[in-house]
Amino acid sequence: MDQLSATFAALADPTRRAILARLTEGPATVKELSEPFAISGPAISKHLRVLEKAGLITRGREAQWRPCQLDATPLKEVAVWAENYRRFWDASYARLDELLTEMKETD
Amino acid sequence: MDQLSATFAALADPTRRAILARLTEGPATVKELSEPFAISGPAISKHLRVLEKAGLITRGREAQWRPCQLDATPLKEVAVWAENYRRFWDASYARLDELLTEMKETD
DNA sequence: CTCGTACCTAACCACTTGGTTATCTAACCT
DNA sequence: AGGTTAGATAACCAAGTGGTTAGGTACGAG
Repeated sequence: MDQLSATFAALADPTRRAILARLTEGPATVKELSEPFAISGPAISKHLRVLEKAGLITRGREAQWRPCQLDATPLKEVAVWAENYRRFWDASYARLDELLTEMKETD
Repeated sequence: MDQLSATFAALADPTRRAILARLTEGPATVKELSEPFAISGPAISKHLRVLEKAGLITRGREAQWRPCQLDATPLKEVAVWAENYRRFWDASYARLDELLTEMKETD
């Protein structure tokens, strides 16, 4: 799977987005990350593996803890991709686009 | 499923992103959209339904054609969401962030 | 009216996903 | 050495996904 698809897929889950949001406040252990959620440890482990494979987090090793840290670089690609559609969600740009199309047709 | 999750899930497929890219050039029929891909019609229909449920396209009715049109408004939410992480992928911001954390700790 | 075209639905298949419980390893603390 | 804690792995399950083929509907053309 390509990088962008993996990133989008990883972000398509509210739990994983909440984990990323938590990690903006700094590194955290698996236990800390799991506390806000009413799901089991293994479920969190799976989410973390998805995030790790998408390159959105990195994991260290400190005694019996495996601290997670945010790596937002894949999100840059997401932002760039979305920005390419800005003129299509901005109404004024959309109207300008229509106008340009008309002008091209009646040229 | 929440709007943002639905949007990310819809975008997590290269075929669907290619369809959106094609629709930036203007409306298209299902047939036209399916042409670049080596997959069956029903497969395209399923992709279009995913995009429609995510609010990324709208579909009309013209004789035997069902023209698809891009609706990029959900992408605005994606762009806004990603922008919140800008300071984490921009190295200079990251260093600034570290500095601020240090300052807070040694306060 | 009949034929071809555009598109959808239904049924099916292999694979993935998000969750579970149970079991294991590794490290720390008495 | 024994017990507790952090975490991963394995095996399982229900539901979803991306694809298929077969068959149905709706419309335009001859």
